[in-house]
Amino acid sequence: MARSSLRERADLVDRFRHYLQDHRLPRTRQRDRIAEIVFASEAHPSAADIQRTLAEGDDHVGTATVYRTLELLIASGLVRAHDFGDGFKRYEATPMQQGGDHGHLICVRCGTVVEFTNDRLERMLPIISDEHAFVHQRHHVEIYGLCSACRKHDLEL
Amino acid sequence: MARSSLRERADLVDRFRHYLQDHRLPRTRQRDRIAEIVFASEAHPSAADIQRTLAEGDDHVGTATVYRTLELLIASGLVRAHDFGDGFKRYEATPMQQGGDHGHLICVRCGTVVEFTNDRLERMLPIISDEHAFVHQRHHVEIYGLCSACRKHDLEL
DNA sequence: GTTCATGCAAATCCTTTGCAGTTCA
DNA sequence: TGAACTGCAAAGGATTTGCATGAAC
Repeated sequence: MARSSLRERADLVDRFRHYLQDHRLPRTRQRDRIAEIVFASEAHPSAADIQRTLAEGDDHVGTATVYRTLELLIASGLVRAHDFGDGFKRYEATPMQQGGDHGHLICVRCGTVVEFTNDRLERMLPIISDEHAFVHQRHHVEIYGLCSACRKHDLEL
Repeated sequence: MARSSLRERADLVDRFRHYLQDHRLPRTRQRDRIAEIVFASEAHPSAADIQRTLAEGDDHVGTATVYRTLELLIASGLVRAHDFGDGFKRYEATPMQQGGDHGHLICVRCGTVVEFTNDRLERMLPIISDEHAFVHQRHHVEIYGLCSACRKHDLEL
């Protein structure tokens, strides 16, 4: 989805640096790397995935640091966490642009996660919040079902 | 929400008993009690909540049994699990009636969870699934924001 | 030089599993 | 009676915390 260009990613990493600066927090190699990985990923990496990706680049970062940095990224509003029921959290860049927000289609058989956007849906949820006297901040929409590959597989049985 | 009548609850417990019977699984005191609690609860109890409720009724049930029974309830389709980001799961009776499915409004400040129903939304999600070649099975819609009480509190600061 | 971050290991929290004893059909 | 359950305690997996050391500003 929201195929992020190199430029967009660099912009996000930059925003994170500004966030750190604004909060008088040091910029470190680890923070930069973790932000880069999350912003560059098309998948929805878990903390362990991020650590593994770092390790593959010969960059060892402690588990605690990964979690602490993800906390910062979330606090900055640049990243959000999801739970697709795997028993651990997955992270992704917060969709920013107009109509950039998206939901997730999760295959209950193979676990594939596909993103989708739907403007009508996105416009609807703040209105629903309003109707219930809630101040809308953000939302998660997850649809569980079978992806086309797994459906085919099913039909063959 | 979906204010369940005594009758409806009894019916659900009954369906669970039938599920057990159909699968040649024994009906036990623990299974009955846990089902009753989940079906009777208006809140979205966690495993620990359920165990606590049992304990308050002078009925001790082991943690493993609570989890194992919840697994059965989910397998039966009568109960579903949610993760509102508290670090543990919450359970609720699966909405069954027409238009009975609902989303959740979660207050990010006080944690209150309010349910809402919206037919248009419910009709929309299977269509979206279709458009992406997914076979829709179920969905979760969660809106995070501020409830009216917490918003008031905020305005006073 | 402070202040804050890092990494490790220990701790914590939720959930699952193994096993001896017990209940259900 | 046999199959399945229950409870306890131990194990597991993800995430958090404490603390000594090290990097950032």
